This record gives sequence, C-alpha cells and structure tokens, in this order.
Amino acid sequence: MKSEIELKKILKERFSFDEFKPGQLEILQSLFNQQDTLAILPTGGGKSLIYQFYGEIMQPRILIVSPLISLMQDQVNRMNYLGIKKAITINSSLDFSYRNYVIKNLDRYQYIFVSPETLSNNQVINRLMEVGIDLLVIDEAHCISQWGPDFRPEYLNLGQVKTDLGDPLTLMLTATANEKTRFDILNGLGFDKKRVKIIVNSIDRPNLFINCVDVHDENQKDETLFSILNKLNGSGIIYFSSKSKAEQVSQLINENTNKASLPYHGGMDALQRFKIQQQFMKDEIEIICATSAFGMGIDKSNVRFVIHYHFPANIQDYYQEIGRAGRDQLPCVSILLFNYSDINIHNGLIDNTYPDSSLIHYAYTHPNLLETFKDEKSQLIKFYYDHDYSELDLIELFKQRKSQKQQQLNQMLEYIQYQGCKREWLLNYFGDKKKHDLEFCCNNDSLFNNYLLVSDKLFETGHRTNQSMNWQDKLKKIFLLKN
DNA sequence: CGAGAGTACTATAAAGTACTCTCGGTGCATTATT
Repeated sequence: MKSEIELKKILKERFSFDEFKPGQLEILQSLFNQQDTLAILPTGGGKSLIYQFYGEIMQPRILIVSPLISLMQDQVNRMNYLGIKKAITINSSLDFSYRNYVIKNLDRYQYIFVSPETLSNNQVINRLMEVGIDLLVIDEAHCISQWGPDFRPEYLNLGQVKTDLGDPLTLMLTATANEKTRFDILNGLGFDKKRVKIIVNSIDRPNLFINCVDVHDENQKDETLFSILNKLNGSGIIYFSSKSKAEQVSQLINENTNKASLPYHGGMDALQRFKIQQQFMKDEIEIICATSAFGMGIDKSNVRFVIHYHFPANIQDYYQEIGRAGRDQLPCVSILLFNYSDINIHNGLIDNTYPDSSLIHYAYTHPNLLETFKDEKSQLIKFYYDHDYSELDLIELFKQRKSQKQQQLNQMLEYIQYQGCKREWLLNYFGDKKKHDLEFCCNNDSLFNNYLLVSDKLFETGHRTNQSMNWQDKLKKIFLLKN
C-alpha cells in the first residue's frame, strides 16, 4: 500500500496533476483495499483518472463498460495520447476482420472498452473469461437504472456478466444517482448493499445560478428566450424535448438574436453531429439547440449557460444537463422556461415507450414472429421473453415502470413550482447534506437581471488570467457599482 | 395527453366542420439478395 505522498508523486509524474480532485483519493484507496465501490462524483470530477491511475499502479486487466461508442473511442484516444497504448474498444465500428484480430489477441490489451450489447455476445464474453478481468468498471452506471428496463435492456445483463467474469473487483461511476438509482445499480449487478463502499461527493455547483421562469405560451417563450440570449455572454446549450422544435428554434435564434446557433439531435447523421460538436468546443458557434442526445462526454469547460426550452422528463436528467455549465468554476446560469402544457410531450413519450398488453399477448402467443419484427417494442418484448418473463410479469413490469416515470415527471413539476430555494431542493433530492449560504443562488429575478447586466464585465478580461480571483467578490463589487 | 396534419363530408360551390391518425428522447448492434 502506497502513501498519499507517493500517490501524489505518481499523479504528478504520470498525469501532470498537482492535486487529486475531491473524492479521487478516497475512491482509489477503496480500490487498493479490493473494495467494490460505487462512486458519485460531479461532472468533470475526473472519473476516468481513477481507473487509469489504478491501472498504472496495479497493472490489472480492466474492462470498462461504457454506454456510447464515442465515449469509448475518446477514452482510447486520450490514453494513447498519454502514452498508454494497451487500450482498445470492441464495438460495431470495427470491421469484421479487425474485430476478430482484436478478440483473438485480447490478452495483449490492458484496458478494454465495451458496450453492454457487446458483452451480450458469446464470443466476446467467452474470450474475456479466458483472458481474465481484474477490475470491472461501469461508467455512467446510472444507465443501468435509467436505460435498462425499457431502452437498452442489455444493461440488465451486466449482473450475469459480472458473475461470468468471476465477480472481479468492481467500480461503479456516475455523476447523478439518488437513493433509488443507487439501489437499481447495486441490485442490477447483484450486490449486497452492505458490502459495497459507497462514496458520495457533494454534487453542488456553487458557481451555478438556478432560475425557473414561467411563460404562458410559445410566443412568450420565444421572446423571453431571445431577450435573454441577447444579453448573455459566452456559449450555451438550449435543451428541447423535440427534434423538430430544436431545429426550428435554432433557426429563429440565428434570425432574431446576435448569436450563432446550430441544432443537434439523434436524427442527424453521426458525421454532422461530430462536426457540430467540434465547432461548439472550439467556440466557433455559441449556441447548441439540442435534445438529450447532446450530453454525455461533452467536456467543454466554459459553457456559460444552459437553458431548458422544454423541461426535462426527470430531475436526474435536469441536474445532469444544468451541470454542463461552468465546469471552469466561473459564474454561470441555468434557466428553465416553464410552460405547463409542455407536459403533453412527456406524457406522450411515456405512453409511447411501452408495448400495450394486446401486443404483448400477441407476441407471447406467436413467439416465432418475434424474430422477424424488428421494431423497438417487439425487440423489447423479445428480450424479456428470452429472459423467461411470463406475459403477466411483463405487463406488470411495464405498468410499474410507466407509473415510476409518471412519478418522476411529477417530481419535476413539484421542483419547478417550488417557491423556496431550488438549490436546497435539488441537494435534498440527491441526499446531499451540504449546507450553503450563497447569495448568487437561485430564482431571484433582480440578481439574475444584474448578472445579465454585468456578465460582459465579469468575463471581459478573459477568464484564464483571472482564475485565482474570487468571482463572488468580483460579482459583489460590480453589483455595488451598479447600485 | 393534445397539437397539428390529413381526410371526408357538406352540396349550385367554397370553405367550414367533424372526425381520425400520427407524433413526441435517449443508441447499442445489425451481415446479406438490392
């Protein structure tokens, strides 16, 4: 076991950081003690450093389960850049012969990145059992809970995967997990909660101002949006619950404000999405009008604002999305434009996600047809059919899941309409005990308007040279001048 | 759930009415007959 001083020395030499970020050391020590660990770290908290660091010291073979091909590719590239060459990803972007080559020579790699779907492939899992896995990392572990039951059911296979691999040391990483999500993660992986070390860091973002604004209709929403955008400085993300609306409003922003915007959603082709993301990262465009497709793995530090044109489906998505602002720790704002009738979108989506009982019954009485039906709902039924769910169990499961989603939606509404401190409400929702006494906190129109008035002065000298300056003092100073 | 598109009907015809249908986020992995 190495001392803290030795670990810091390695951190400096191998990763060029002077200090660990909050929580990193505790998580590493937990792993060094061979303790299965669920770690909740805020976005930008340096999650990938943890397994890389452990990997450099212990030289284990690490299997990292990741939800997106782009995230896997990103990590492999970064590790190569750091000089760690023994990293590979197996996914559908590999051509057939190269894929076979990689699987055959899997023992040459130390870091293996895969999706849950790839892990459901027999050839892959058998080979992983042969070469042996010392550390299993579940990145974005909340996906087990959020996506498993109805979107990407292979997430529900991970418990079996862990067993097949001989229950290796396991690290679960996520930025947002309330009590229920934590339960789903541990339960899904077959853990006894008492035997897992759960490390929770404060998820508070003290530099983020949180605002919800009531609007009565779409026109008022657009006008409010344009007027705010004309005053805001820097780059931002606007979230939508519909692809077509994201495109429309992006266009309107270009016509009605002094900002440049592009849309981003899952219906666009991968290359175009990649290009738009790059332009945003390089500050070539200021605004992305996006659906929830824009998010995971977006590592832009100077996002100054996140606006919700539609409110999200649940608090966890909301918190992830507003958390993409201000990773540079400088002041930033989140604004939710609330129109009650937007609830229809969510009600429709919830309703539309689940096969109704007549389709389930038809599928169960004609199981051979499930092979040929390629639509999402049939595929979902097929997954559960293959996993020995009875027809009634499945109907009950979907019914429960549906009512859970409705509950989450209600929580979202409760939050939006809550008149007290939004930050406090959110921290409480995630079981974060942290107390705060921020002035620049939430839902205070005059503070928010002052921010808009002074935000150009706040950043005009360039934030890089002013890192050390206490922005809260600076903000106060400017406000005093104004008063 | 409900907005908006599409269809059918009314009947000197055109435009209004009433009804039905569709759509509304997330992404792995696809391997075969054009």
